[in-house]
Amino acid sequence: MDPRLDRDVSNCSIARTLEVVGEKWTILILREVWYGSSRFSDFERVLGCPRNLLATRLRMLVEEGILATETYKEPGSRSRPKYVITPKGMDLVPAVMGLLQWGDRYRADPEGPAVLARHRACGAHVDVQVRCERGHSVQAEDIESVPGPAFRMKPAE
Amino acid sequence: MDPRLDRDVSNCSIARTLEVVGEKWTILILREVWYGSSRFSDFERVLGCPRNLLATRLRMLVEEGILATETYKEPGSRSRPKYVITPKGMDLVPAVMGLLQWGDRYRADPEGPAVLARHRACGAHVDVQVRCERGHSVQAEDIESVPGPAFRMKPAE
DNA sequence: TATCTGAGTTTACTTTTCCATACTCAGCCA
DNA sequence: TGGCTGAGTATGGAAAAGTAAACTCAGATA
Repeated sequence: MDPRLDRDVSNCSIARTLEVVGEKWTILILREVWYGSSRFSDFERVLGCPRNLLATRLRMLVEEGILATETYKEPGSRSRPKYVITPKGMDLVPAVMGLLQWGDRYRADPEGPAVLARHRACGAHVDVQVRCERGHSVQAEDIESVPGPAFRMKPAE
Repeated sequence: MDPRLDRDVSNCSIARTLEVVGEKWTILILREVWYGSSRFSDFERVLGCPRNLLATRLRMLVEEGILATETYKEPGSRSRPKYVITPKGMDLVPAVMGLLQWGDRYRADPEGPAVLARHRACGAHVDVQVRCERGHSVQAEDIESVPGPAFRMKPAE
């Protein structure tokens, strides 16, 4: 990964993920889904996000298969849509927990974080860790990035 | 975490992290730092990012303590600044690896990812995992989010 | 002394995104 | 029939991002 190399960066998995969840509000919408929100009005109230953006982001998340719509019916009201997370959306949890963890460490209030993540089965605190296939815990500086099967050079100009 | 509760969301660690790294280009700049870039011209060439935004983002990352400037000197040239990652920046690795992993799974080219992460010591593939303090591997659906010490309700209007 | 280079800054313009607010629409209910 | 409610859509102005090019600045080189 020599920086002087003209790597083609168009198939980077980080950039491609950010195309889906890199817009303002998108990750915060997912946060609210994990915390239990499912209705348009829930998201609007707790996030304070403009309604048109909220509608656009929700539609995009559904198109991408990260959320799915179901219907709910309050007694005395007609059926309305709600948003639930899919397995594909669940797979974003490690990334978002990584953001949460960094914020807890460097930007939390003096008294601590606003939300704690616990293992439902044992109640212990949960965090994200980098590990290798052999089970070793890996420090960030011990990660080596090497070209993969889809590695490409920039086409000549 | 009842969605009907009017949680005060202003001290969320996810939102606070996104204030720092949630802008376009910022995470991609960090990606390039991990891959070995350190100079203004490296970032500009590989990212294709506008120079004025690149300067703004680099300045912000240095102010936040995620990058630091050092000087380098090529023989026959004067000393110039370069950007290196700090321990605070290294702590963003789990979050960014989470994004990488999701992109590898759902948005990679058919032949696979463009970059592979290996454990320098043993060469095995590296990934991010959610685990609890007791060492259990935790599935996303087994995470329970509970109010922490800085949990607050929205001030009454 | 003049020129070149890398690392920016500045400026000017276009495009996109964001935000706030108003409006619509469908069904329930009085 | 008319009002109410949740879930949107429409719109117009403000802010941010993108593009392109010129300008600066310090030291190295010719």
